[in-house]
Amino acid sequence: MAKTIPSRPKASSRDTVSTLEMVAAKAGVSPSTVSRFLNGTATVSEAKRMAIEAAIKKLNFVANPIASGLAGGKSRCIGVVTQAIDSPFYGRGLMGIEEVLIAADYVPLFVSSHWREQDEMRCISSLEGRRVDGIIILTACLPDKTLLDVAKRTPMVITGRDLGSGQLISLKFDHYNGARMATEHLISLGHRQIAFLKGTPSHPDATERLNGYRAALKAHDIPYDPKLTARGDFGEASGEKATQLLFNSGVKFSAIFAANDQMAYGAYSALYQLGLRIPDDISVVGFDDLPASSFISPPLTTVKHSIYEIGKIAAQTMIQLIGGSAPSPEAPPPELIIRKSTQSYPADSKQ
Amino acid sequence: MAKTIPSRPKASSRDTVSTLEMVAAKAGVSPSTVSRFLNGTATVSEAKRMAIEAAIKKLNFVANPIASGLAGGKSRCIGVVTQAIDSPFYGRGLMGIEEVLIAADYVPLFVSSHWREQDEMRCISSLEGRRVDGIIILTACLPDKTLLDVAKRTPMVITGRDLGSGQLISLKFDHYNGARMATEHLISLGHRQIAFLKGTPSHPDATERLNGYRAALKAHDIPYDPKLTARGDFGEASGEKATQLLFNSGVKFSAIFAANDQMAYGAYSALYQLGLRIPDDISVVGFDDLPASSFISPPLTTVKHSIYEIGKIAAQTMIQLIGGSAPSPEAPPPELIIRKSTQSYPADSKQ
DNA sequence: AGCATTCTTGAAAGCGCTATCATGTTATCA
DNA sequence: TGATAACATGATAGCGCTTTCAAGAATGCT
Repeated sequence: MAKTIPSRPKASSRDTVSTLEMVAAKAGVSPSTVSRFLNGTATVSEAKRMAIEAAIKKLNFVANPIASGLAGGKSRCIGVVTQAIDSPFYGRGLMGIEEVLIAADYVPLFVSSHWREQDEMRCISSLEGRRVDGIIILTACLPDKTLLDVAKRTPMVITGRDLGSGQLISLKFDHYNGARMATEHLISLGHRQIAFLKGTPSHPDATERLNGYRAALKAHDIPYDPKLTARGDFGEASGEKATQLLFNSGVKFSAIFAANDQMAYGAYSALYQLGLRIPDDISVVGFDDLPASSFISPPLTTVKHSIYEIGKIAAQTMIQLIGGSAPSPEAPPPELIIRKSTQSYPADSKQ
Repeated sequence: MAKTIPSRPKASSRDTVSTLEMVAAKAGVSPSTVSRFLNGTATVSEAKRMAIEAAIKKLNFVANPIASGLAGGKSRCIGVVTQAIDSPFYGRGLMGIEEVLIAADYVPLFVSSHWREQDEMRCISSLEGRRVDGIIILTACLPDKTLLDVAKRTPMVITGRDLGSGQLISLKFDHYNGARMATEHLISLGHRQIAFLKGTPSHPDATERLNGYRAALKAHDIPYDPKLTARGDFGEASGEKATQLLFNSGVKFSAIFAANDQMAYGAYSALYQLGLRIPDDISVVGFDDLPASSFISPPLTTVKHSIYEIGKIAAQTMIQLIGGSAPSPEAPPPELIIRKSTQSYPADSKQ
């Protein structure tokens, strides 16, 4: 088949796709009329409408959104930047966004920026270059000022930040209180030595979860001990390594609070290798409530903050924003899901 | 020249975004020259090149791919249809695709079609409407004929199918042999009663995995017993339910082979509730090797077929295809990863 | 009936870019 | 040195659509 590229078959290879002009010709009306009919911009006489409909059907015509976008200045397309396209957690958020957007006849454009400021900026530029009607960022890592700057030109909805003005709407989820609830759950079970597996330090969610942990400790007069914390990067492997490190360091603890479920899985693995049982020897709490978390053994106690819901809300907010209103959405509050990975301490004590 | 140019205030809200024309004006050259410089279509004198570069930097110019696409007939944009944007498995594939595409200065457009033929067709139409340069489908569910039809117009790379002609390249991964290897592993450990957790029946991957399971059985003269199989839908919950069903039905078995890791997690959960230990009482094998699989307890024995690699290969293939060559890529073979969830049977027998 | 309104409709000008064609300029060869 | 080939560049014509602008047709009013 293809071996050499012919000089310029260019767009003519596209001959299967029909254009608005062809429809107009076949229907015996002007392109303007077809356009108006398509967009409902003006009323079209019954006769012409039928002729146009017939022509569209016969030619199997589908309007080219690219061209509409160029001409009309809007593309019915929303840029969505996520940090990792393969994250099971954010994946659910994308799902929610997609659902709402599609239903409203918008198309999401997903790009991922890998927690890197530079990549995030590149993604935004590329999205703006494509003239998206708006940008949704699932947990931005760019500084506030930059974000506000971009929002001057393009409507934006961002999550995980407390910041808003004009075309920039933020949807903050409450990592702080989620982490606090998780820690308090452990404390109420009698645990005093609670290890914390931290997430990527540069990542705002990570900081807030750490703050929530510290706040709970403080509220119960338990001193915060940095030796009880270990750094991870939100991946499974880092949770495993952090847990091992903690053990090797010799500090004592009866429970582990991991800054996300994936790291909790890593802790499970490390504990398993160490011959320790969950929750008999060590209690474990995660954060996020990934789908797998209720199926591992023992089922993981964790903090659920429905990223799926948040995705839906973000998308709805964007649509309203484009529509001209200035909504102030609220993220659903985090919720503690108690399963089987936590137990009172000492084991025989009453809860 | 026109006598009166009707001032169109309209799109002027976009005044922050600069255009090629503005760059040309500032650099004191014609738009054509700027375009040529941008695309490397022709050599540009050193002096003009510098002037253009300076203007681009000063104006913070980013070319509008939409317009280029319209004008030039190609958009440097590849449509990627996946089945579920939130699948941790396919997510890794998207990651691989994205990586290669970005590096080659293409932009992926992700859409998801939820294992529904109708949605898949809608996605493809929408992608074609946007004039993507090519379409990659991660495991299509549309019939061959339809796919071939689309490929007449737009270059396509699809996975999980054995089909190819002209602009349609398929990248088949070997579910059959993967499933066969997994089953044979169990057989070699002494298991004879091996339950199989099936995936969504309409899903081609599911059928092939079932076939591999049956082939291994047959090769070892073990009769295939439908009572030992239970249907799932590739989700965790379905694996749990299927396992419970199997137990309640009263059939005996010493091992479970789940058609994917997510269902294996479900089996873990059911087994846990039943008070059965893995692998002491029941061996479990999964399929896919999700990141979490090495971290659950016990770590799951599974079949790894690197979807990440496959994503990369698919993207590379697409780039070559657009470049005019007719590659015939090969997917990496599946690999059995033996971890701790399988054990010889009876427990005391030697392996 | 006469004039002002209100539709319906087509012509034409772009959106921002690429690609063809035509025009100077400079290098190359007999 | 004159003629030919080889560049560098600009002008121009669209890609497929939307959107004024203005002209006709149909309607309303006094």
